[in-house]
Amino acid sequence: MKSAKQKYHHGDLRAALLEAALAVLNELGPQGLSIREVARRAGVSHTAPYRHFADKDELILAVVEQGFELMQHTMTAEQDAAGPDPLAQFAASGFAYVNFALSHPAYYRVMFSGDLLSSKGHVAFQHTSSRAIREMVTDIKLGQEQGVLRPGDPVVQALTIWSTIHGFVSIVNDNRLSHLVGEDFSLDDIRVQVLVMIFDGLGVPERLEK
Amino acid sequence: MKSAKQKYHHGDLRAALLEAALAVLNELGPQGLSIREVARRAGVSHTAPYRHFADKDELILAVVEQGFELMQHTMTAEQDAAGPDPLAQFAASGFAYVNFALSHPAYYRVMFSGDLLSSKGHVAFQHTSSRAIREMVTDIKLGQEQGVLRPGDPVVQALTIWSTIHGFVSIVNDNRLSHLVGEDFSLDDIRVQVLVMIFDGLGVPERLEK
DNA sequence: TGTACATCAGTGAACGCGCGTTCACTGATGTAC
DNA sequence: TGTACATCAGTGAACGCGCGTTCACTGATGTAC
Repeated sequence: MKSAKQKYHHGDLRAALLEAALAVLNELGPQGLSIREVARRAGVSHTAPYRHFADKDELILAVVEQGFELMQHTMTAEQDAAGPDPLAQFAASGFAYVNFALSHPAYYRVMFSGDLLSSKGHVAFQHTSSRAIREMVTDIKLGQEQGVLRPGDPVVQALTIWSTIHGFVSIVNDNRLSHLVGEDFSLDDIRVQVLVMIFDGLGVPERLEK
Repeated sequence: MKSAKQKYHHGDLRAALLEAALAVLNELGPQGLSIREVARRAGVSHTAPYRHFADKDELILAVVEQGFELMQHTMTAEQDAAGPDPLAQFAASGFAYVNFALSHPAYYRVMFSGDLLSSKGHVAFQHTSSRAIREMVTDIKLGQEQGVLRPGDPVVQALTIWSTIHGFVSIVNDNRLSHLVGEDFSLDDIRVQVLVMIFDGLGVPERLEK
Protein backbone atom coordinates (compact mmCIF):
# COMPACT_ATOMS: atom_id res chain seq x y z
CA MET A 1 0.00 0.00 0.00
CA LYS A 2 2.50 2.60 1.17
CA SER A 3 4.81 1.73 -1.66
CA ALA A 4 7.56 3.68 -3.38
CA LYS A 5 5.04 6.21 -4.59
CA GLN A 6 5.46 8.35 -1.48
CA LYS A 7 6.84 11.62 -2.63
CA TYR A 8 6.01 14.26 -0.07
CA HIS A 9 4.36 14.31 3.31
CA HIS A 10 1.80 11.64 2.73
CA GLY A 11 2.94 10.45 -0.64
CA ASP A 12 -0.01 10.57 -2.97
CA LEU A 13 -2.88 11.74 -0.81
CA ARG A 14 -5.12 12.44 -3.78
CA ALA A 15 -5.05 8.80 -4.85
CA ALA A 16 -5.39 7.66 -1.24
CA LEU A 17 -8.50 9.81 -0.83
CA LEU A 18 -10.11 8.35 -3.94
CA GLU A 19 -9.30 4.87 -2.70
CA ALA A 20 -10.82 5.73 0.67
CA ALA A 21 -13.89 7.13 -1.06
CA LEU A 22 -14.40 3.82 -2.86
CA ALA A 23 -14.14 1.98 0.47
CA VAL A 24 -16.66 4.34 2.03
CA LEU A 25 -19.08 3.82 -0.85
CA ASN A 26 -18.78 0.05 -0.57
CA GLU A 27 -19.29 0.03 3.18
CA LEU A 28 -21.62 2.94 3.91
CA GLY A 29 -23.28 3.65 0.59
CA PRO A 30 -23.70 6.99 -1.15
CA GLN A 31 -25.23 8.66 1.90
CA GLY A 32 -22.10 8.00 3.92
CA LEU A 33 -19.77 9.71 1.49
CA SER A 34 -18.53 12.85 3.25
CA ILE A 35 -15.24 14.68 3.09
CA ARG A 36 -14.74 14.11 6.79
CA GLU A 37 -15.33 10.36 6.56
CA VAL A 38 -13.03 9.99 3.56
CA ALA A 39 -10.30 11.94 5.34
CA ARG A 40 -10.77 9.76 8.42
CA ARG A 41 -10.27 6.61 6.36
CA ALA A 42 -7.18 8.05 4.71
CA GLY A 43 -5.77 8.87 8.14
CA VAL A 44 -5.51 12.62 7.66
CA SER A 45 -7.28 15.59 9.20
CA HIS A 46 -10.67 16.50 7.77
CA THR A 47 -9.27 19.63 6.12
CA ALA A 48 -6.43 17.91 4.28
CA PRO A 49 -8.61 17.01 1.27
CA TYR A 50 -9.01 20.70 0.50
CA ARG A 51 -5.38 20.67 -0.70
CA HIS A 52 -6.53 18.41 -3.55
CA PHE A 53 -10.20 19.19 -4.13
CA ALA A 54 -11.77 22.65 -4.04
CA ASP A 55 -14.98 21.32 -2.50
CA LYS A 56 -17.08 18.20 -2.06
CA ASP A 57 -18.40 18.34 -5.61
CA GLU A 58 -14.88 18.11 -6.98
CA LEU A 59 -14.13 15.08 -4.85
CA ILE A 60 -17.26 13.31 -6.04
CA LEU A 61 -16.57 14.21 -9.65
CA ALA A 62 -13.08 12.74 -9.32
CA VAL A 63 -14.64 9.57 -7.91
CA VAL A 64 -17.04 9.42 -10.85
CA GLU A 65 -14.26 9.99 -13.34
CA GLN A 66 -12.09 7.29 -11.80
CA GLY A 67 -15.09 4.96 -11.76
CA PHE A 68 -15.70 5.34 -15.48
CA GLU A 69 -12.01 4.88 -16.23
CA LEU A 70 -11.90 1.67 -14.24
CA MET A 71 -15.11 0.40 -15.81
CA GLN A 72 -14.02 1.11 -19.34
CA HIS A 73 -10.63 -0.39 -18.66
CA THR A 74 -12.11 -3.70 -17.55
CA MET A 75 -14.63 -3.71 -20.39
CA THR A 76 -11.93 -3.14 -22.96
CA ALA A 77 -9.72 -5.79 -21.41
CA GLU A 78 -12.49 -8.40 -21.49
CA GLN A 79 -13.38 -7.44 -25.02
CA ASP A 80 -9.79 -7.85 -26.17
CA ALA A 81 -9.52 -11.19 -24.41
CA ALA A 82 -12.61 -12.49 -26.21
CA GLY A 83 -10.93 -13.21 -29.50
CA PRO A 84 -11.76 -11.99 -33.02
CA ASP A 85 -15.48 -12.82 -33.15
CA PRO A 86 -17.44 -9.52 -32.96
CA LEU A 87 -20.38 -11.13 -31.22
CA ALA A 88 -18.14 -12.73 -28.60
CA GLN A 89 -16.50 -9.34 -28.05
CA PHE A 90 -19.87 -7.70 -27.70
CA ALA A 91 -20.98 -10.27 -25.15
CA ALA A 92 -17.72 -10.09 -23.20
CA SER A 93 -18.04 -6.34 -22.94
CA GLY A 94 -21.62 -6.64 -21.70
CA PHE A 95 -20.65 -9.18 -19.10
CA ALA A 96 -17.87 -6.92 -17.88
CA TYR A 97 -20.36 -4.06 -17.54
CA VAL A 98 -22.69 -6.18 -15.44
CA ASN A 99 -19.86 -7.56 -13.32
CA PHE A 100 -18.52 -4.11 -12.58
CA ALA A 101 -21.93 -2.83 -11.53
CA LEU A 102 -22.61 -5.83 -9.31
CA SER A 103 -19.16 -5.65 -7.70
CA HIS A 104 -19.39 -1.97 -6.80
CA PRO A 105 -23.07 -1.12 -6.25
CA ALA A 106 -22.61 2.28 -4.63
CA TYR A 107 -19.82 3.22 -7.01
CA TYR A 108 -22.06 2.38 -9.95
CA ARG A 109 -24.95 4.32 -8.49
CA VAL A 110 -22.93 7.46 -7.94
CA MET A 111 -21.53 7.21 -11.44
CA PHE A 112 -24.90 6.93 -13.12
CA SER A 113 -27.34 8.84 -10.95
CA GLY A 114 -25.19 11.79 -9.89
CA ASP A 115 -26.98 12.09 -6.58
CA LEU A 116 -24.96 13.80 -3.88
CA LEU A 117 -23.84 16.53 -6.26
CA SER A 118 -25.03 20.09 -5.91
CA SER A 119 -26.76 21.60 -8.93
CA LYS A 120 -23.50 23.35 -9.75
CA GLY A 121 -21.67 20.04 -9.76
CA HIS A 122 -24.32 18.44 -11.95
CA VAL A 123 -23.17 20.38 -14.98
CA ALA A 124 -19.67 18.96 -14.81
CA PHE A 125 -21.13 15.57 -14.02
CA GLN A 126 -23.22 15.51 -17.18
CA HIS A 127 -20.10 16.31 -19.16
CA THR A 128 -17.96 13.64 -17.54
CA SER A 129 -20.49 10.84 -17.66
CA SER A 130 -21.84 11.77 -21.08
CA ARG A 131 -18.53 11.09 -22.75
CA ALA A 132 -18.11 7.77 -20.98
CA ILE A 133 -21.63 6.59 -21.73
CA ARG A 134 -21.39 7.48 -25.38
CA GLU A 135 -18.21 5.47 -25.67
CA MET A 136 -19.97 2.45 -24.26
CA VAL A 137 -22.94 2.86 -26.53
CA THR A 138 -20.49 2.88 -29.41
CA ASP A 139 -19.99 -0.80 -28.73
CA ILE A 140 -23.65 -1.46 -29.25
CA LYS A 141 -23.73 0.57 -32.45
CA LEU A 142 -20.70 -1.37 -33.63
CA GLY A 143 -22.56 -4.61 -33.10
CA GLN A 144 -25.40 -3.24 -35.16
CA GLU A 145 -23.15 -2.21 -38.03
CA GLN A 146 -21.62 -5.66 -38.08
CA GLY A 147 -25.06 -7.06 -38.68
CA VAL A 148 -25.37 -9.18 -35.57
CA LEU A 149 -28.53 -7.37 -34.49
CA ARG A 150 -31.90 -7.43 -36.18
CA PRO A 151 -32.79 -4.44 -38.36
CA GLY A 152 -34.42 -1.40 -36.75
CA ASP A 153 -33.64 2.05 -35.43
CA PRO A 154 -30.16 1.59 -33.93
CA VAL A 155 -30.71 4.27 -31.30
CA VAL A 156 -33.84 2.53 -30.05
CA GLN A 157 -32.05 -0.79 -30.04
CA ALA A 158 -29.12 0.63 -28.13
CA LEU A 159 -31.46 2.26 -25.65
CA THR A 160 -33.39 -0.96 -25.17
CA ILE A 161 -30.25 -2.98 -24.55
CA TRP A 162 -28.79 -0.41 -22.20
CA SER A 163 -32.13 -0.08 -20.39
CA THR A 164 -32.30 -3.80 -19.80
CA ILE A 165 -28.75 -4.08 -18.53
CA HIS A 166 -28.99 -0.95 -16.40
CA GLY A 167 -32.37 -2.00 -15.04
CA PHE A 168 -31.15 -5.48 -14.27
CA VAL A 169 -28.11 -4.39 -12.27
CA SER A 170 -30.19 -1.73 -10.49
CA ILE A 171 -32.78 -4.31 -9.46
CA VAL A 172 -30.12 -6.70 -8.22
CA ASN A 173 -28.20 -3.97 -6.40
CA ASP A 174 -31.34 -2.75 -4.68
CA ASN A 175 -32.03 -6.28 -3.42
CA ARG A 176 -35.16 -6.58 -5.48
CA LEU A 177 -34.30 -9.85 -7.13
CA SER A 178 -35.48 -12.01 -4.25
CA HIS A 179 -39.02 -10.72 -4.75
CA LEU A 180 -39.09 -12.46 -8.09
CA VAL A 181 -37.08 -15.60 -7.76
CA GLY A 182 -36.99 -16.47 -4.06
CA GLU A 183 -33.84 -16.81 -2.03
CA ASP A 184 -32.30 -19.97 -3.43
CA PHE A 185 -31.28 -18.63 -6.83
CA SER A 186 -27.94 -18.53 -8.54
CA LEU A 187 -27.10 -14.97 -9.51
CA ASP A 188 -24.74 -16.32 -12.15
CA ASP A 189 -27.50 -18.33 -13.82
CA ILE A 190 -29.95 -15.45 -13.80
CA ARG A 191 -27.37 -13.07 -15.14
CA VAL A 192 -26.53 -15.33 -18.05
CA GLN A 193 -30.17 -16.01 -18.82
CA VAL A 194 -31.13 -12.36 -18.86
CA LEU A 195 -28.26 -11.51 -21.17
CA VAL A 196 -29.18 -14.41 -23.44
CA MET A 197 -32.73 -13.10 -23.42
CA ILE A 198 -31.52 -9.71 -24.59
CA PHE A 199 -29.55 -11.23 -27.40
CA ASP A 200 -32.38 -13.51 -28.41
CA GLY A 201 -34.84 -10.68 -28.35
CA LEU A 202 -32.64 -8.71 -30.67
CA GLY A 203 -32.45 -11.53 -33.15
CA VAL A 204 -28.88 -12.51 -32.54
CA PRO A 205 -28.19 -16.13 -33.51
CA GLU A 206 -28.16 -18.39 -30.47
CA ARG A 207 -24.42 -18.70 -30.35
CA LEU A 208 -24.02 -17.29 -26.88
CA GLU A 209 -23.33 -20.15 -24.52
CA LYS A 210 -20.03 -19.42 -22.78
CA MET B 1 -57.89 21.59 -0.44
CA LYS B 2 -59.05 22.42 3.05
CA SER B 3 -62.32 20.63 2.45
CA ALA B 4 -64.84 19.11 4.81
CA LYS B 5 -62.27 16.59 5.92
CA GLN B 6 -61.12 18.84 8.75
CA LYS B 7 -61.94 17.06 11.94
CA TYR B 8 -59.72 18.34 14.69
CA HIS B 9 -57.07 20.99 15.01
CA HIS B 10 -55.60 20.71 11.59
CA GLY B 11 -58.06 18.31 10.10
CA ASP B 12 -56.12 15.46 8.63
CA LEU B 13 -52.50 16.33 9.23
CA ARG B 14 -51.28 12.87 8.41
CA ALA B 15 -52.60 13.10 4.86
CA ALA B 16 -51.36 16.68 4.57
CA LEU B 17 -47.87 15.58 5.58
CA LEU B 18 -47.81 12.84 2.97
CA GLU B 19 -48.98 15.33 0.38
CA ALA B 20 -46.27 17.74 1.46
CA ALA B 21 -43.70 14.95 1.27
CA LEU B 22 -44.68 14.30 -2.33
CA ALA B 23 -44.23 18.00 -3.13
CA VAL B 24 -40.83 18.01 -1.44
CA LEU B 25 -39.73 14.97 -3.43
CA ASN B 26 -40.84 16.55 -6.69
CA GLU B 27 -39.12 19.85 -5.96
CA LEU B 28 -36.05 18.98 -3.92
CA GLY B 29 -35.47 15.31 -4.65
CA PRO B 30 -34.85 12.50 -2.18
CA GLN B 31 -32.00 14.35 -0.43
CA GLY B 32 -34.34 17.19 0.50
CA LEU B 33 -36.85 14.98 2.27
CA SER B 34 -36.62 15.83 5.97
CA ILE B 35 -39.20 15.89 8.71
CA ARG B 36 -38.57 19.57 9.23
CA GLU B 37 -39.04 20.45 5.56
CA VAL B 38 -42.22 18.41 5.29
CA ALA B 39 -43.64 20.07 8.42
CA ARG B 40 -42.71 23.48 7.00
CA ARG B 41 -44.64 22.76 3.80
CA ALA B 42 -47.64 21.54 5.74
CA GLY B 43 -47.58 24.74 7.80
CA VAL B 44 -47.04 23.13 11.17
CA SER B 45 -44.20 23.11 13.66
CA HIS B 46 -41.38 20.69 13.01
CA THR B 47 -42.40 18.49 15.92
CA ALA B 48 -46.02 18.08 14.88
CA PRO B 49 -45.29 15.10 12.61
CA TYR B 50 -44.26 13.08 15.66
CA ARG B 51 -47.95 12.88 16.56
CA HIS B 52 -48.44 10.76 13.41
CA PHE B 53 -45.11 9.06 12.77
CA ALA B 54 -42.79 7.61 15.39
CA ASP B 55 -39.70 8.66 13.47
CA LYS B 56 -38.40 9.57 10.05
CA ASP B 57 -38.35 5.97 8.87
CA GLU B 58 -42.08 5.68 9.52
CA LEU B 59 -42.79 8.80 7.52
CA ILE B 60 -40.78 7.53 4.57
CA LEU B 61 -42.41 4.12 4.76
CA ALA B 62 -45.82 5.78 4.67
CA VAL B 63 -44.72 7.72 1.60
CA VAL B 64 -43.56 4.52 -0.06
CA GLU B 65 -46.79 2.75 0.80
CA GLN B 66 -48.90 5.59 -0.55
CA GLY B 67 -46.75 5.65 -3.67
CA PHE B 68 -47.35 2.00 -4.43
CA GLU B 69 -51.06 2.38 -3.78
CA LEU B 70 -51.30 5.30 -6.19
CA MET B 71 -49.23 3.50 -8.80
CA GLN B 72 -51.24 0.32 -8.63
CA HIS B 73 -54.46 2.28 -8.69
CA THR B 74 -53.57 4.03 -11.93
CA MET B 75 -52.23 0.84 -13.47
CA THR B 76 -55.42 -1.03 -12.66
CA ALA B 77 -57.56 1.82 -13.94
CA GLU B 78 -55.73 1.94 -17.28
CA GLN B 79 -55.88 -1.81 -17.54
CA ASP B 80 -59.63 -1.83 -16.97
CA ALA B 81 -60.11 0.96 -19.51
CA ALA B 82 -58.22 -0.99 -22.16
CA GLY B 83 -61.04 -3.34 -23.05
CA PRO B 84 -61.16 -7.13 -23.03
CA ASP B 85 -58.06 -7.93 -25.10
CA PRO B 86 -55.42 -9.32 -22.72
CA LEU B 87 -52.55 -7.93 -24.77
CA ALA B 88 -54.07 -4.46 -24.81
CA GLN B 89 -54.55 -4.70 -21.06
CA PHE B 90 -50.96 -5.76 -20.62
CA ALA B 91 -49.73 -2.86 -22.73
CA ALA B 92 -51.96 -0.32 -20.97
CA SER B 93 -50.66 -1.44 -17.63
CA GLY B 94 -47.08 -1.10 -18.81
CA PHE B 95 -47.69 2.36 -20.16
CA ALA B 96 -49.24 3.40 -16.86
CA TYR B 97 -46.16 2.13 -15.03
CA VAL B 98 -43.87 4.18 -17.25
CA ASN B 99 -46.05 7.27 -17.03
CA PHE B 100 -46.15 7.11 -13.27
CA ALA B 101 -42.38 6.79 -13.00
CA LEU B 102 -41.76 9.66 -15.42
CA SER B 103 -44.29 11.91 -13.70
CA HIS B 104 -42.87 11.44 -10.21
CA PRO B 105 -39.14 10.75 -10.56
CA ALA B 106 -38.16 11.19 -6.92
CA TYR B 107 -41.26 9.39 -5.69
CA TYR B 108 -40.44 6.45 -7.93
CA ARG B 109 -36.84 6.42 -6.79
CA VAL B 110 -37.71 6.37 -3.11
CA MET B 111 -40.23 3.61 -3.73
CA PHE B 112 -37.79 1.34 -5.52
CA SER B 113 -34.38 2.09 -4.08
CA GLY B 114 -35.26 2.59 -0.42
CA ASP B 115 -32.45 5.07 0.05
CA LEU B 116 -32.93 7.44 2.95
CA LEU B 117 -34.08 4.65 5.23
CA SER B 118 -31.99 3.49 8.16
CA SER B 119 -31.05 -0.19 8.22
CA LYS B 120 -33.86 -0.72 10.71
CA GLY B 121 -36.36 0.82 8.31
CA HIS B 122 -35.09 -1.29 5.44
CA VAL B 123 -36.67 -4.42 6.87
CA ALA B 124 -40.15 -2.92 6.79
CA PHE B 125 -39.39 -1.43 3.39
CA GLN B 126 -38.58 -4.81 1.88
CA HIS B 127 -41.88 -6.11 3.17
CA THR B 128 -43.95 -3.21 1.84
CA SER B 129 -42.37 -3.02 -1.58
CA SER B 130 -42.07 -6.76 -1.98
CA ARG B 131 -45.82 -7.23 -1.91
CA ALA B 132 -46.42 -4.43 -4.37
CA ILE B 133 -43.78 -5.59 -6.79
CA ARG B 134 -45.01 -9.16 -6.77
CA GLU B 135 -48.51 -7.95 -7.61
CA MET B 136 -47.17 -6.08 -10.61
CA VAL B 137 -45.15 -9.02 -11.79
CA THR B 138 -48.35 -11.04 -11.64
CA ASP B 139 -49.49 -9.04 -14.65
CA ILE B 140 -46.51 -10.21 -16.61
CA LYS B 141 -47.02 -13.81 -15.57
CA LEU B 142 -50.66 -13.49 -16.59
CA GLY B 143 -49.60 -12.38 -20.03
CA GLN B 144 -47.40 -15.41 -20.25
CA GLU B 145 -50.16 -17.80 -19.24
CA GLN B 146 -52.43 -16.31 -21.86
CA GLY B 147 -49.86 -17.22 -24.44
CA VAL B 148 -49.05 -13.78 -25.72
CA LEU B 149 -45.39 -14.19 -24.88
CA ARG B 150 -42.92 -16.54 -26.48
CA PRO B 151 -42.13 -19.73 -24.57
CA GLY B 152 -39.34 -19.70 -22.02
CA ASP B 153 -38.72 -19.46 -18.31
CA PRO B 154 -41.47 -17.08 -17.15
CA VAL B 155 -39.37 -15.72 -14.29
CA VAL B 156 -36.55 -14.80 -16.64
CA GLN B 157 -39.01 -13.21 -19.05
CA ALA B 158 -40.66 -11.21 -16.29
CA LEU B 159 -37.28 -10.11 -15.02
CA THR B 160 -36.16 -9.07 -18.48
CA ILE B 161 -39.31 -7.04 -19.10
CA TRP B 162 -39.18 -5.40 -15.70
CA SER B 163 -35.45 -4.71 -16.10
CA THR B 164 -36.03 -2.98 -19.40
CA ILE B 165 -38.88 -0.83 -18.14
CA HIS B 166 -37.16 0.00 -14.86
CA GLY B 167 -33.88 0.74 -16.63
CA PHE B 168 -35.61 2.90 -19.20
CA VAL B 169 -37.39 5.12 -16.70
CA SER B 170 -34.26 5.33 -14.55
CA ILE B 171 -32.21 6.48 -17.53
CA VAL B 172 -34.80 9.07 -18.49
CA ASN B 173 -35.23 10.30 -14.92
CA ASP B 174 -31.48 10.67 -14.48
CA ASN B 175 -31.33 12.81 -17.63
CA ARG B 176 -29.24 10.26 -19.43
CA LEU B 177 -31.42 10.07 -22.52
CA SER B 178 -29.91 13.12 -24.19
CA HIS B 179 -26.54 11.35 -24.33
CA LEU B 180 -28.05 8.88 -26.73
CA VAL B 181 -30.55 10.73 -28.81
CA GLY B 182 -29.60 14.40 -28.69
CA GLU B 183 -31.84 17.15 -27.43
CA ASP B 184 -34.53 17.31 -30.10
CA PHE B 185 -36.25 14.05 -29.39
CA SER B 186 -39.84 13.27 -28.57
CA LEU B 187 -40.03 11.43 -25.29
CA ASP B 188 -43.41 10.05 -26.35
CA ASP B 189 -41.97 8.53 -29.50
CA ILE B 190 -39.02 6.98 -27.72
CA ARG B 191 -41.23 5.61 -25.01
CA VAL B 192 -43.55 3.91 -27.48
CA GLN B 193 -40.69 2.54 -29.53
CA VAL B 194 -38.91 1.05 -26.55
CA LEU B 195 -42.10 -0.62 -25.35
CA VAL B 196 -42.76 -1.94 -28.84
CA MET B 197 -39.21 -3.25 -28.86
CA ILE B 198 -39.85 -5.13 -25.65
CA PHE B 199 -42.99 -6.72 -27.05
CA ASP B 200 -41.32 -7.56 -30.33
CA GLY B 201 -38.37 -9.08 -28.55
CA LEU B 202 -40.67 -11.30 -26.59
CA GLY B 203 -42.38 -12.59 -29.67
CA VAL B 204 -45.66 -10.79 -29.22
CA PRO B 205 -47.52 -10.31 -32.52
CA GLU B 206 -47.10 -6.81 -33.86
CA ARG B 207 -50.54 -5.65 -32.83
CA LEU B 208 -49.36 -2.85 -30.59
CA GLU B 209 -49.88 0.41 -32.39
CA LYS B 210 -52.11 2.58 -30.21
C1' DT C 1 28.85 18.37 2.26
C1' DG C 2 26.53 21.76 5.18
C1' DT C 3 23.55 25.51 6.17
C1' DA C 4 19.83 28.91 5.46
C1' DC C 5 15.72 29.63 3.52
C1' DA C 6 11.30 29.16 0.92
C1' DT C 7 7.51 26.26 -0.11
C1' DC C 8 3.33 24.22 0.72
C1' DA C 9 0.96 19.66 2.41
C1' DG C 10 -1.34 18.82 6.31
C1' DT C 11 -3.21 20.59 11.19
C1' DG C 12 -6.66 21.91 14.58
C1' DA C 13 -9.70 25.30 16.34
C1' DA C 14 -13.65 27.54 15.03
C1' DC C 15 -17.91 29.02 12.37
C1' DG C 16 -22.75 28.33 11.10
C1' DC C 17 -25.99 25.06 9.32
C1' DG C 18 -29.94 21.81 9.14
C1' DC C 19 -30.98 17.84 10.94
C1' DG C 20 -33.68 14.17 14.26
C1' DT C 21 -35.45 13.87 18.51
C1' DT C 22 -37.01 15.07 23.63
C1' DC C 23 -39.84 17.37 26.68
C1' DA C 24 -42.76 20.26 29.38
C1' DC C 25 -46.34 23.12 27.79
C1' DT C 26 -50.95 25.08 25.97
C1' DG C 27 -55.07 25.60 24.15
C1' DA C 28 -58.72 23.93 20.91
C1' DT C 29 -61.88 20.31 20.79
C1' DG C 30 -65.04 16.49 22.44
C1' DT C 31 -67.80 14.85 26.19
C1' DA C 32 -70.24 14.14 30.68
C1' DC C 33 -73.46 16.07 33.43
C1' DT D 1 -78.72 24.43 26.34
C1' DG D 2 -74.82 25.56 29.42
C1' DT D 3 -70.87 24.57 32.15
C1' DA D 4 -66.85 21.93 33.92
C1' DC D 5 -63.55 18.92 32.79
C1' DA D 6 -60.49 15.61 30.31
C1' DT D 7 -58.08 14.67 26.17
C1' DC D 8 -54.48 15.07 23.13
C1' DA D 9 -52.91 17.56 18.56
C1' DG D 10 -49.75 20.83 17.92
C1' DT D 11 -45.98 24.24 20.06
C1' DG D 12 -41.38 26.05 20.89
C1' DA D 13 -37.19 25.82 23.40
C1' DA D 14 -33.46 22.91 23.81
C1' DC D 15 -30.15 18.96 23.07
C1' DG D 16 -26.33 16.83 20.54
C1' DC D 17 -24.78 15.47 16.04
C1' DG D 18 -22.03 15.41 11.72
C1' DC D 19 -21.46 18.09 8.18
C1' DG D 20 -18.83 21.68 4.72
C1' DT D 21 -15.88 25.20 4.86
C1' DT D 22 -12.43 29.10 6.63
C1' DC D 23 -8.25 30.40 8.51
C1' DA D 24 -3.99 31.20 10.83
C1' DC D 25 -0.57 27.92 11.87
C1' DT D 26 3.47 24.47 11.68
C1' DG D 27 6.77 21.62 10.41
C1' DA D 28 8.59 18.29 6.92
C1' DT D 29 10.59 18.58 2.54
C1' DG D 30 13.07 20.55 -1.60
C1' DT D 31 16.42 23.82 -3.13
C1' DA D 32 19.93 27.57 -3.56
C1' DC D 33 24.26 28.74 -2.21
